[in-house]
Amino acid sequence: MRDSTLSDSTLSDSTLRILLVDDHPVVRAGLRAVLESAGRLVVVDEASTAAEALAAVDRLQSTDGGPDVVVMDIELGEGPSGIEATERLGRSHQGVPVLIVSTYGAVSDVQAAVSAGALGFLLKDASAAELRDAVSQAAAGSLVLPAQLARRVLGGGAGQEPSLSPREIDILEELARGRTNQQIAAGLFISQATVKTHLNHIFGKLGVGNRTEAVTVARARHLIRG
Amino acid sequence: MRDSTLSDSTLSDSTLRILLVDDHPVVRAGLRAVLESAGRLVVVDEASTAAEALAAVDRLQSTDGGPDVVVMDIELGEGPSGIEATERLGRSHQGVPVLIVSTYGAVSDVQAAVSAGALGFLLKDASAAELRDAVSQAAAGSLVLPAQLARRVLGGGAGQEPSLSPREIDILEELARGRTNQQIAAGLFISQATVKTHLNHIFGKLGVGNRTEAVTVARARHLIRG
DNA sequence: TGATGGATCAACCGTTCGGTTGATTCCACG
DNA sequence: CGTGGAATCAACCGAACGGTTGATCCATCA
Repeated sequence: MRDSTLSDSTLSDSTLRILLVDDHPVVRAGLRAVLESAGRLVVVDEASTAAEALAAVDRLQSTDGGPDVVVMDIELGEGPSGIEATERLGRSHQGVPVLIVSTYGAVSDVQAAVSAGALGFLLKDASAAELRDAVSQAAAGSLVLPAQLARRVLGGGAGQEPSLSPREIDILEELARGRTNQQIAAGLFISQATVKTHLNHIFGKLGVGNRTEAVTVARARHLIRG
Repeated sequence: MRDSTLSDSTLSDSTLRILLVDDHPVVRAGLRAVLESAGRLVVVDEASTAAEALAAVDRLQSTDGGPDVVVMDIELGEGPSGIEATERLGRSHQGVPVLIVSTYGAVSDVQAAVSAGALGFLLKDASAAELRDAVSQAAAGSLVLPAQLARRVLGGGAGQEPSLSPREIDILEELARGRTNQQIAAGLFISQATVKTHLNHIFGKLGVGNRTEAVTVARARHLIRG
C-alpha cells in the first residue's frame, strides 16, 4: 500500500506519509515543521488548492500507495473549501483519512467537516503534540475531536447536516456573486426553471427562506469560498 | 532563545533579530521556518498575545538591544489585536518596526495597521521571499506594501472607499441575516420606505445591484461581521 | 430490475425587490 | 445662518423572486 521498504502493514510505528493542503505557504511550513519534528511523520507533498490536493492524492496513489493522512485547512482561498475538497476526496478516493484544521471551532464547521467525511477537526492553536496525535489517530481510522469541541458539538445534539449536491454548490457560488436567476441560468447553460428548482432545494436543505440568507449560511458552513 | 555571538550592531548586512507574535503555534512555527530559511534572519523570541509581545520587547530591549523587527499577526485571539499591540508598542517603545501579517487584505485593515504605526502589511499567502524581504525593508525603516494591496489602498484607478453610515451598517447586518425589507423595518422600528432608501444608498456606495451581492461585498470589506 | 437521487424543464401566481421622485426633520460644521 | 449629510417617510411600477405541482432523463445501486 505504501513504501515497501518500511512496512507493508499498517503497523502503528511505521512512518506516516502526509499530504498538506493549505493555501498559505507560511502555514504549510508551520504544519510541516510541527508534524515532522517528532520523526514518525513525514510530509510527502503539499497542495494549496482543492484541485491540487485531488491531483496530488491521485499522483501519490498511483506511484507510492498514496498518503496515509491528508491534513487540510478548512479555508483554501478562492476555490473550493477544505470541506468541499474532503467531500470530493471521499467520492473519488475512498479511504483517505482527512484531518481538517481550522482557525475557528464553529460547531457548524465541525459538523460540516465530519459530514464531509473528515476523520478529525483541529484548531490551529492546537499544540504540536495534539496535532501529531490527531494525525496518528486519523491514520488508524479513528475520529479525533478535541474535548472542548466534542462537548460543544455533541452537546448541542441537533440534526444531521444535509449535504448539497455539486450543482447546488455551483448555484450557491453564483448566488454569492449577486447574480439573478436569469444570469445564473445563462451562466450555467440551464433554464431559469432549473435554477429555481435548485434554489428551492438549497433553501430547504439549509433551512433558510431566501437567497441572501442562503449565502450567509453557506459561507458560515464553508460550503462556498469566502 | 537568541544568539549573541553573531552581532550587536544594526549594520544592514548583519543578522536581523525578530520577535514573532501570533496566537497559533503552527503559524509561529511556519513563520520561523520561512524567516530563518535564508540565514540572515533569526527569531529571538515568540509571543502569543499582545501582553506577551510588550513584555518580550521590554525584556529584549533591556538585555539585548531589542528586536530589529516585530512580525505580528493582526489577529491575536481573545485579547487585544495586533493593531492595538502595534499602537501600544509605538507609544511605549518608539522605533520598533512592526510588520503586520494577515489572512485577508481588507483595505480597512491595511489602513488601520499603517495608522497604528506598522511598517508593513503582508498577507499570509505571501511567498517566503516576500516575507523575508519585507522584514529587511521594515528593519531599514521602509514601509512595505505588496503591489496588489497598495493599489487598492491608495485607490489606483477607482475612487475612495465609500464610507457607510452607522445606520447603513445596521441595515447591512440585517440583510446578511436574510431579513426581508418588512422584517428589517419592523426590527429597526422604521418604515419599509426608509429601508429601501438606505438600501439604494448602500447599493450605490458598494457598487452592487442587489442585496445578496451587497452582503458579499460588505463581508469581503469587513464592513460587517462574518 | 425497480428504486433512488440528481439534473433538467414548464406553467402559474402572489410577494418582494429595486428604481425613481419628492419630501421633511435634525444635527453638525463653517 | 445657511449648507449638507443622515435619517426618515410616501407612492408608484416593472422586474425578480419564492412556492408549488408535475414531468422527463439518466446514472447508480441494491
